[in-house]
Amino acid sequence: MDTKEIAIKLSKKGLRVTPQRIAILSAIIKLDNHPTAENILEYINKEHPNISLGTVYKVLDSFIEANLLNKVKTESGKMRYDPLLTNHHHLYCGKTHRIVDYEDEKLDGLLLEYFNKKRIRNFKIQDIKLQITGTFKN
Amino acid sequence: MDTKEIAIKLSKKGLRVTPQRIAILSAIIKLDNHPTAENILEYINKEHPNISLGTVYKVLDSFIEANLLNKVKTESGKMRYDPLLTNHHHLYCGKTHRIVDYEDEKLDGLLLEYFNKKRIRNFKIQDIKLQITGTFKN
DNA sequence: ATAATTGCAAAAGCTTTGCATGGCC
DNA sequence: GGCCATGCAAAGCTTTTGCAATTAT
Repeated sequence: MDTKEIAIKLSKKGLRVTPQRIAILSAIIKLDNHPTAENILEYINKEHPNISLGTVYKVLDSFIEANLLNKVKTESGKMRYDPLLTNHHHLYCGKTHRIVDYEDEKLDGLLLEYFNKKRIRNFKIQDIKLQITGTFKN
Repeated sequence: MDTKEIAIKLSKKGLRVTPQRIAILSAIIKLDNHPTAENILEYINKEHPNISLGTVYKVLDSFIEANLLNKVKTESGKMRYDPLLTNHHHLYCGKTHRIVDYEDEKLDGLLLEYFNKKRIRNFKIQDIKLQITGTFKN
C-alpha cells in the first residue's frame, strides 16, 4: 500500500494527513506483526528520525478513535496494534510472542449457533474472541 | 474457607504460611471478583493496615508461580487475579468491567472436536480461551 | 539457625498529558 | 487564518526491585 492510498484512508476517516500519520499507518501495515508503539517508532525512525514516541501514541489513539486500528492486550501488559478490521481471532505463540491473525468464518458460525441455543443467564453477548495459545512449529 | 484451610492450601504448595499470604488468598477468594492488586490491598487493609502494596505484588507472584492463581489481562492494562484453576472462559461486562467466570464443558468439547478436524497450519494448540464481551442485564 | 518473607522506598516500564511551536485545510 | 497535530519534557500509573529487618520452618 503506497503513500497515496494511505493518505486517502486517513482522509476518508476525517483525519488530517500528516507525514507522521502516513509513516505510522504504513509501518503497522508493513510490519504485519501487531507491533508495539516502540516497534513502530524503531521502524519509522530509519526514515523519520525526528518523530517522537509521544506522537506515536497520540497518532495511535486517533487511529483507534477513527476505527483504523484495534488494541491487542498481551501477557506482558504492553499494548499492540492490529490493523485487521474484519472479525478475527488470535494465535499467541508462547515461545516467540508472535501474534498471528486467525480468520475462520465456519468457527464463527459454529459459535454463533451454539450461543443462540445456549444462552448465558443475564448476559447479552456482543462479541466473542478466541485467544489460542500454543507454538508455531517451524 | 477459613484460615486453617487456607494455611493448608499454602503448605501443600510448598509455600510458607504467613499472615500476609493468608490474608491475601482469603481476600481473593472472598471477593470473587477477579480483583486487582489494589483491590486486594484495600480489602485486607481493614484488618491488616500494615501490609504494603509491594508485598501484595510479591505474594501474588508467588501464588502464580505455585499455580494457586492465574493472571487475567484487561482492557485497561491492569492485571487482575483469578483463583479458579479449572478450565474456564470469561465474560467481560463492557459497562461495569465486571469479569465473570464461564465454565462450559460442552463448549470445550465442541472446540476440541473442531480443532481436531481443522488443524491450523504449523501451529500446535495448547489452550483456547474465549473472551466473551457484552453486558449483564440486571 | 538459616533461609525466605516483609516493608519501605526507590526505580522501572509503558503510556498520557501540557504547552509552545509548527503544519494542514 | 484558524485549528489541529507535533515535539519535547514532565508526570502518572502500575508493577518491580533492593535491602535491611523480621519471621517461618
